[in-house]
Amino acid sequence: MDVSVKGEYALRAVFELSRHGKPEPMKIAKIAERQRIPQKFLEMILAQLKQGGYLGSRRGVDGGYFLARPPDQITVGDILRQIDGPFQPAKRPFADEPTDSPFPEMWDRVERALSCVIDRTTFADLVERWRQRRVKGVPNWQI
Amino acid sequence: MDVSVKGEYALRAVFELSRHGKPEPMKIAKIAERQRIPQKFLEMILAQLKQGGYLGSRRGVDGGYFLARPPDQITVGDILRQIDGPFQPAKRPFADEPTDSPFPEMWDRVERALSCVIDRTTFADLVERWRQRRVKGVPNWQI
DNA sequence: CCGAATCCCTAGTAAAATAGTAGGGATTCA
DNA sequence: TGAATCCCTACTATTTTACTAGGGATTCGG
Repeated sequence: MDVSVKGEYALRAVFELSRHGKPEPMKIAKIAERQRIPQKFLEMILAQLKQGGYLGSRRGVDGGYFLARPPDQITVGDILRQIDGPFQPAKRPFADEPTDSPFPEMWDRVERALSCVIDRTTFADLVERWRQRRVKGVPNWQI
Repeated sequence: MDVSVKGEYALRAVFELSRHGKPEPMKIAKIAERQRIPQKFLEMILAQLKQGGYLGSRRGVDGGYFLARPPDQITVGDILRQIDGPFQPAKRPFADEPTDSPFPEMWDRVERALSCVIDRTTFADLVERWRQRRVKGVPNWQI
């Protein structure tokens, strides 16, 4: 019940592009540096996100990657599913499971609960919340 | 974002014991057969559940496993955590992540959403729902 | 006390997934 | 033309997963 490192990297890369906001593309090297992601690994991830239609790219001197749609139209769920595959909590129906098992219904509930968060959280939301926090500063309540 | 086969087996084993309901223990072999779980693998799983305090056991001729508490006091989350470990969706805080990342807060939401299902679903619930379905039968709406 | 049935314990292992790395090819543009 | 960038294929070390093997420790009826 966890997200792969690759999935995390993907989220952080898309967040970086969303925060960047401008139309001109951002270089892999820059994304890698700002989010501390191994560059060559990131290349593969971005290629996968492009293939999913979430990013576009341009080669050459002023090349780089950019969002293929506005950040309020890309959700966390989109990216996670593109990178880690569809997450059914358990393969459903399980191979030799009796047909009257009580579990498939529960897995449905789990999936819906999860979906309520990840399919409703867009990168525009994330950037906005992040900006809010920056403004307020993070209060330090220790001593 | 998925449950291991081992986790599924554990859930099915505890469900089998809950359905059984009686105080006398149930043999590994019987659980394995009724839920179609490889017996030697199941042995390890049950040992782990016992070690977590969810099951008890007795050896010898009329030995077997039994629930260590009533089924309305064991949740799906209990079993899953015992077998697959705690599921933080992502390790939090991520090693080299900037401290003002927007993700930890989102992972919290995910975890709470998940918890609402798995930590509120007891094996008594599962058995009850399963009984309901048995009684009503599964209506077949094809043609 | 014997021995059959059961749980208990340690080890090993094949296959897959994970988290990368290496090396160069194809485009773009000044 | 050449420098900068993305693009593509292949390789690999480590870890996790899903088991299997083989025997030891208890229990209990007789």
